[in-house]
Amino acid sequence: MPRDTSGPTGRPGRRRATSRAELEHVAFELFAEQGFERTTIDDIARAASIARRTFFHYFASKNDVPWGAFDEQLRWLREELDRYGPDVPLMEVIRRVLVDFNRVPPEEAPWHRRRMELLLRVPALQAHSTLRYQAWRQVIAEFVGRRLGEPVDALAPQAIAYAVLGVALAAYEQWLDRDDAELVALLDTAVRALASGFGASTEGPAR
Amino acid sequence: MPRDTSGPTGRPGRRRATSRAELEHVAFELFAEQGFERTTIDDIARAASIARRTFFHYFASKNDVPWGAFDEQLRWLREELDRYGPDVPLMEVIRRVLVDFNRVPPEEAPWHRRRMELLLRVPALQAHSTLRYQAWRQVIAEFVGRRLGEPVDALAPQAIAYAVLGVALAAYEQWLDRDDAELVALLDTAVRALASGFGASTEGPAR
DNA sequence: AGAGTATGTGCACCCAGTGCAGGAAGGGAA
DNA sequence: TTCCCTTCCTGCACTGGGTGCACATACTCT
Repeated sequence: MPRDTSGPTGRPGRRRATSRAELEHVAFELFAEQGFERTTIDDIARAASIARRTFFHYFASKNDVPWGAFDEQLRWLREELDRYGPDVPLMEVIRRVLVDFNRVPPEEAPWHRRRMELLLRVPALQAHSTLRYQAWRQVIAEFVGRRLGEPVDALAPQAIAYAVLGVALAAYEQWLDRDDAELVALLDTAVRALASGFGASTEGPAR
Repeated sequence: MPRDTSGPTGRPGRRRATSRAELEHVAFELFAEQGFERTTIDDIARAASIARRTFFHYFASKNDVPWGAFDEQLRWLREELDRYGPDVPLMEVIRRVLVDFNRVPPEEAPWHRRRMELLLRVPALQAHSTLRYQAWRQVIAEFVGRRLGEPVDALAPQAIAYAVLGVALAAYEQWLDRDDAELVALLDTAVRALASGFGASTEGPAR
């Protein structure tokens, strides 16, 4: 019983009965009520008044639901990295862009937090995230590769991309653990630490 | 039709019909023949002459098969980290241990390579690996936490653990890509780069 | 011959995900 | 209006991973 997403669309063909965003919304409500794992795709489909099979026209898997419009964000990330000239040091570009990338408007903050809580705390999603992070790392690695004049798949670009992702995740986990913490400040600190080789203070007995 | 793993065991109860190691071996053969995804648990069980249900007494999931005796390796890793006194700089301890950790005897090299090819190239395993890496990171984070006098779950220990894991994975991927490369050399290079904040050369316009 | 214990196995499920065939809803042209 | 084309929705049957449970099977020890 598809709701009428009415009004002429200008395009031929049957109108969509719902949207990714709406499905995501419905699903998040269920996740909040009963948890991610205990929510079946049947539950979501029923709550959204679509057929189970139709769910898979909107999302490739249940694990993809919390990712929203991730692809768009990747485009944004790439453009933002390109905006800096070669006068700004490599790691500083990454730090600035990463911080800007994660500046969310206050009214979206609770929503963003729930999303990240799912992605970083539900085992099935932690696991699946790895596959999404690949694309994210690729964007970083391409940027670093251009900067260093090395192929994207060389050791340095890949290692830096992996390391940046790593410290970013550590910062995110801190943010989820302590609600007093500022996400952008944590990210800034983490990337700075990385760029400094984790500080002279970590470097031995010297004092 | 359990084969007779004969001889008195000294313990009460029915004797095991097989072992994790043997199952792993059988499974690897099938993975090599037809690929990981196209190999069902039924296939493995049949090839090992056990019941499908029994497979799950040996492995929690199909994804766990390629991990072998990972828990033992973690113990080894922890002990090795503890072996160094506070006179050796933090990142140097990590680098040395990581390198030693991945020194595999030549006769086991091809086996190890197949294992890592599975873990790092099969999407389902890439995803699942994240969950295993958590324990690995935890070992590193505990070491760093002790060294820095910070809680394990503070930002610095977690960030360093994430970053080390990251560059190690980058090194591993290089090793899989190019068969001329030495794994330990790649790991050494990667961790050194990390400890130096990825080098002055990456640090800007100076030239 | 039991008693107690560890292990193997069959069965009935649940759930995610896929391939396919067909139906329903819309636009545009004849 | 009618017919065609396109796009989307849906039901069905099926595969495969994973679980809970009851019970059978071997084995040791007394």
